[in-house]
Amino acid sequence: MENQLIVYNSLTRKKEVFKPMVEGHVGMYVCGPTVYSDVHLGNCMTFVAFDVIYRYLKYLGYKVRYVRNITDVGHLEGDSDIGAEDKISKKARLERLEPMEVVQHYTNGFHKMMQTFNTLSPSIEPRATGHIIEQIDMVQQILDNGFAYEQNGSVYFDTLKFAKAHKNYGQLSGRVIDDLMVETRDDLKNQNEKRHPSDFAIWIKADPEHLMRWESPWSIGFPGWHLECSAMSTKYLGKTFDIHGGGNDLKFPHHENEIAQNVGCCNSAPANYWLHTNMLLMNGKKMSKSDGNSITPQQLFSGDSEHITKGYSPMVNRFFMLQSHYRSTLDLTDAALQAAEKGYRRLMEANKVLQAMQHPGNEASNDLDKEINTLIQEAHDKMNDDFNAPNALAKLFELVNKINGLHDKHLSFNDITTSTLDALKKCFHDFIFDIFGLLEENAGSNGNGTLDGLMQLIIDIRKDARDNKNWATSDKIRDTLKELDIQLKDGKEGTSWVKK
RNA sequence: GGUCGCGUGGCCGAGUGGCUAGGCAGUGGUCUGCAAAACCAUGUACAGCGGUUCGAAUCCGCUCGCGACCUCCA
Repeated sequence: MENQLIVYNSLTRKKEVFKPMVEGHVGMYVCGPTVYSDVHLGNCMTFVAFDVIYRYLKYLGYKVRYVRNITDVGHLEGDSDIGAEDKISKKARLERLEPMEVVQHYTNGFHKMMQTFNTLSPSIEPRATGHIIEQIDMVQQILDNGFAYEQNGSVYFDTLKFAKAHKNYGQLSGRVIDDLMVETRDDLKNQNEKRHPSDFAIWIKADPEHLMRWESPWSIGFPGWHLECSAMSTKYLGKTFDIHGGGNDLKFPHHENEIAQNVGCCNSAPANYWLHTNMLLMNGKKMSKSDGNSITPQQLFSGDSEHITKGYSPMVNRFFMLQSHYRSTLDLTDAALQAAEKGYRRLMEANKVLQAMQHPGNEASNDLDKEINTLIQEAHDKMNDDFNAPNALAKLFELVNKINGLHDKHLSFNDITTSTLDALKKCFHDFIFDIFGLLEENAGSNGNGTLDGLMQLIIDIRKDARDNKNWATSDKIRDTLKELDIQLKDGKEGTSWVKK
């Protein structure tokens, strides 16, 4: 396989060779959360997927500017983009808080969860409310270019006019313009300020009781959803940049309208490559904030949910997500999580064994040596093929077999070279920690000297008991520790332990 | 109704024309005081029907089932 990076571009629906605009640099914008409620697991999956993409781009040596926004104004309740309440504003009113208190609370929670999942921070995390001026400028520019009109203090994007001037409105989401012009859903009628049903608000005049409001040339109001991403991506990445990402439920209308705004404002398409993650399912249905079919990460960690039998740690979840491709749906089930938990431990254990290995000398490059090097190469090839983490992971597991074989001595170090062993160590380290972003979370020895000392004492006592064939005592130690979620592992070179 | 996508062995999940994906579970074995852990071995899988082809899970058509989007969502 080739060494170049291939990505699937939602815009063309094809895999394409990735070529950044500026050699060695990548600009990537990913739509972040609207902070009006706790982040749910589906959101986390998307951000983990882009975290792996970000990490892999960096691993390849690109200098990446990763921008992920916080939407803290403009996102409206309900199906309409007029006559409805801003999500943040509503939450603030209901809980008698300042809107910014709501925003701060859920932003903090989001950050904490991203940290728990060990995602890297974006390079810039701009907020919609911090970019009102940029958004007003953009509205003005779109008006000046004739692709928007004002109506009673609100400003609407003129999709019909835009579609006539730019043939590709609807390209990303596969919409046909004529269909968009005909309103099909009964509950969306009577939006009489708009000229066409497909038009959307880019500036919204605030009702008197609306809490979030800013001065503008048209009214005291607030910016429409979609606009913040156009304005902030332009500000930090330029009129055109390399990668734009998000969940595929954002394709329409959000991303389609984002493109329209950027083109309508600056006459250039925002991103060369559009990457969309697929949805996390639970019980075969989309995990969704709005219809309640969702589980929070906290519930998943604690096991406090009717959908699961026990808790699963953040890294088990991350591993679970890595096992499916970012463009595929993933169905969350208890059995699948249990399988992921065991798989994760197997991988991490093998890595520990590997990193402790010393080549005894007597090196040679035999079939095993070639096999290992081929697998290492294949793992990279898989990542180069549209970030195929599950396939790369499969290659790693094939290498786990080799590692265990060497450890178990039915494969011989005499068949591999020291440089191959080193390459294998580097491969595992790079993939597990740098690319997949996994952490060692249940290490037996984790720098806790007291615990290590105590465990060593217990293991010694049990060894004495066993040497004296005092099975009652040795089994009591083993079984009691097991109840405390500490597993003893009797191996050829003595006993080790691991906390589950 | 429109647009798009999916259907892979007990479960999860890659694969897009010929070559064992992988994980988990199961089964047999090695190890063990017995276990656990670990290791080894082990699977007539590709929704159905038709077509193209020397060859189809993979391409085409139809049927059935499921899902997403169609101005709330990652």
